[in-house]
Amino acid sequence: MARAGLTADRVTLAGAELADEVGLDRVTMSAVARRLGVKDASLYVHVRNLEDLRGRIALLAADEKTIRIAEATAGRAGKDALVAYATAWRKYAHDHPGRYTATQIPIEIDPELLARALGPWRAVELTYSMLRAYALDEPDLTDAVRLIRSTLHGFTSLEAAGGFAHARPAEDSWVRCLDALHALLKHWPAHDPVHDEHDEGAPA
Amino acid sequence: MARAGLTADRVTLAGAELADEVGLDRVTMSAVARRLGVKDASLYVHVRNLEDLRGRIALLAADEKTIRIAEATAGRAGKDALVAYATAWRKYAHDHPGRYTATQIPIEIDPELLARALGPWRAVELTYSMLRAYALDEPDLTDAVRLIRSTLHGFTSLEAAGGFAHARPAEDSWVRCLDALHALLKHWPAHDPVHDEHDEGAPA
DNA sequence: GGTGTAGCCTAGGGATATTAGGAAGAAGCA
DNA sequence: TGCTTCTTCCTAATATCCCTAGGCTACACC
Repeated sequence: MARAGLTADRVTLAGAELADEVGLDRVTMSAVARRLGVKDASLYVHVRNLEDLRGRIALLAADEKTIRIAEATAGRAGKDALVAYATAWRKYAHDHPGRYTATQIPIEIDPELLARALGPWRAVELTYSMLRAYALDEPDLTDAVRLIRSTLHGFTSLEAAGGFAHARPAEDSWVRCLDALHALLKHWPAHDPVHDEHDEGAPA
Repeated sequence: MARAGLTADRVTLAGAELADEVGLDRVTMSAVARRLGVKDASLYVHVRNLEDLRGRIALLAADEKTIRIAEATAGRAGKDALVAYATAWRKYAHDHPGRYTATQIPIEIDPELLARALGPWRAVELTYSMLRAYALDEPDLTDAVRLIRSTLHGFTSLEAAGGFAHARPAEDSWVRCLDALHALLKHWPAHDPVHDEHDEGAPA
């Protein structure tokens, strides 16, 4: 009987494809095995269990998304870079809804696996370097990174969940939100004196 | 044999409690039945199936979150209202992680059920009325609502997923992000003709 | 008290996750 | 080529789920 030639990566890829097609929560060991023309039990050689598989899909998605963003922002700066960054992010979520969902869910990922994965770390680094054009100092820079990532993730997530049922096309709001974020980064406010009057720079 | 006195709401509540305790994906019909001291099959009188139960949990969470936000923002305006709104949002996500997760996942909710649920609609309305203090006109108002909701959802979602492993406490970033959002709403940029490095964002 | 409805049960089919152990291909070495 | 060993994949088996069908009984209403 011919071997299927499976590896952990091929199993993960099959699971990711399945996630995009039918939704992450319908990614089962059985379904992945069927897609690979293999019995369920055979998968456990390459993947610890279903949760491990989900974690691997999440890491794969993080890697792919990071690569797409890196390519899109290469050689760009300022608002150009911001728009390219954000558009690549949103496009990845559209192109791979199942994979993207995997990145949202709090998953216990094998620490050893996580250490070898570059995606999550490089994604944050990319955000930092993209924001360097805006001349923010710490800790504002970290806060801005978190704000940007939160907004992009929140927008794509709400959009995917059908949260923008309003008449106005999500695309139009997206463009204007990027305008707004760009303006915000250019004029990042000092510590708000309304709630706290004392000096602004107080890093840890 | 005494009856358990189940209703759809009681089943939903048990599922929601379970979701907060062990995670939404471990909310099974069996587990909910066990918690209620009842056999699995008995639940199907009150709930169509597992997906229906998840949808009901999501609607319950939306309702609860909306109520919390409404209470928190009552009688406040401007930045006070924004902070109260955002803090109530984030606190609900912290207090009820499982319920909150249910609101994120794209769920096919029974349309009839959805029509009777007030949470999702009132939540958006609350955002609109909170933003009225900032004097934005359509379509900027809708875009601002979407930006705010995206950022709040994204921040709490990333925070819950452990996305802020950096040294700086998430709480500190949260406060500064609200400062930033307030500043952004006060100086919402006009439509950006073309990105020019030296243009001053003309406030509306 | 009689009757009907609904809530809860038992029984069971089908699917899934996971483990244990066996057979067969592939790879190294004589 | 023949032997050894490792890995891959399989069969078999268990436990847990989801969900349906049909029966029994508590409770409301007459």
